[in-house]
Amino acid sequence: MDDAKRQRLEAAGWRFGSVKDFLGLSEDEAAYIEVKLSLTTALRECRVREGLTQVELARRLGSSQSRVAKMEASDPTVSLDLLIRALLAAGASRAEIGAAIASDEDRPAA
Amino acid sequence: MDDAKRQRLEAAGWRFGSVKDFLGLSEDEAAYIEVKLSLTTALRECRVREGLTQVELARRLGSSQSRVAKMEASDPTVSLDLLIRALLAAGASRAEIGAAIASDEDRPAA
DNA sequence: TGCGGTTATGTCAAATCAGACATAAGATCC
DNA sequence: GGATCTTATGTCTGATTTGACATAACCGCA
Repeated sequence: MDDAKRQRLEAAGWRFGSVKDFLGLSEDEAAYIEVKLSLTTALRECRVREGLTQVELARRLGSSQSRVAKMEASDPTVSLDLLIRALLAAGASRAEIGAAIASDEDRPAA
Repeated sequence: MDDAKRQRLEAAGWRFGSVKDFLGLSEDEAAYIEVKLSLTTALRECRVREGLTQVELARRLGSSQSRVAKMEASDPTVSLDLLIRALLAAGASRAEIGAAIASDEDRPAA
């Protein structure tokens, strides 16, 4: 992972372990965060496409507007569970969610 | 969702809301559980393919053998977060995880 | 049979995450 | 300017999730 990507992720509010750890296990750590970011993007796209407000989606989901906002802001306190439940509530198919996770489209230019 | 699928999911230890709820939001609820089951299957496959024991995977993941066992048993106390982190630790690619989520292969005959 | 290695199940304190609320900030209208 | 709609941010308390531990069960194999 290059510095640009690291900076981008840290800017999004993520904290990494020590620099040593950063070179160790963190291929996985980075991939995990990228998955989250991908789903974050997909969620906003899906919600807007469906013409839903955050409040409406929150109601469907049994959650609150603030939590939806945090989801779309990649807030670290939002779990993958919540993201995926939100996507389903927003009308995303399993295929769409799978594609978002698999996609590398949010990768910055190498 | 037919009774067979419901039964299958409930047998795996999942609890549903009331019957009324069951007919309401639960397309999503069911999809969510199916995603979990798909990842569960993918995890076991991936771990075995990589020749890892549950203990080894747990160490890589910074978790415990019992938790890995629960993941593979579709225990309701295991979150999607943990499943996906486990898959990454087991060497699964984002593409593989995405494919597992999108896949309908665990769907029973209609 | 007993013995390693592996996996399954039950429980619990500590950590994390959730929904809710307040409130601020933007946008768009009049 | 204000009014309204939407989204963003901060924080609190309760609920869920987690790693850890104990222990049981399973599976070859000698």
